[in-house]
Amino acid sequence: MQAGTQRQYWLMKSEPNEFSILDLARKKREPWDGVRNYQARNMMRDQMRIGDLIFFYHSNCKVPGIVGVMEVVSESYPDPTAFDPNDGHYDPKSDPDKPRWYLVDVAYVETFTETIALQTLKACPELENMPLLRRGNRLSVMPVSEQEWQFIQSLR
DNA sequence: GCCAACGTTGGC
DNA sequence: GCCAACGTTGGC
Repeated sequence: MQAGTQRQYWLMKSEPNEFSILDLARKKREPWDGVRNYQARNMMRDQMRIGDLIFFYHSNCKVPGIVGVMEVVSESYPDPTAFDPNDGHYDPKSDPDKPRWYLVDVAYVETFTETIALQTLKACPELENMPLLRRGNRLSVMPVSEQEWQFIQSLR
C-alpha cells in the first residue's frame, strides 16, 4: 500500500456458478475479468489500490451474501477477455489501442465459516446506506465504508 | 422461472 | 439529446 494512502474497502459480486470463493481459494490469485459496467469499471480502473480489501459476495444463488475476503494485488490494466472473440465477455468495441474495460487482480484472503446472508445484512440499520441493499441495485463492484466494513466483520 | 429495476442501444 | 426497445441482473 502506498505511504500516506488510507486503505479502502470494497464489495464485489460473483455468481458462484461462474466463479466462487472456493475457486479463488484454490487459485490464490485471479484477474477479476468480465466486468462490463462503466461505474464498476471506473472504480476498478481509477480508485482501487494495491492492499485494498474486498468482500466477496455470492449473487444469484441459494443464499446470496458475503462469503469471505480478498485483496487487491495489482494496479488496474485492460481486461484481456474483451479482446478475445472466443471469450464469453468478448467486446468487439474494445480496441486494444484504446481499451474500454479494465480490471485488477485479486488474491484470496479468507473464507467466513458462515455466509453473512443478504437477509442478515438487510436487517441491520447500520448498513442501510450500502448500495448493495438499495432497491434494484445491480452494481457488481461497490465501495464499502470503513464503518460498514468493521460492522460487517462484527457479524461473523 | 418470474419479473422489477436498471443500463445500453440506436432511430429519429 | 430524447426515449422506446431491448438485454441483463439478481432476489425471490
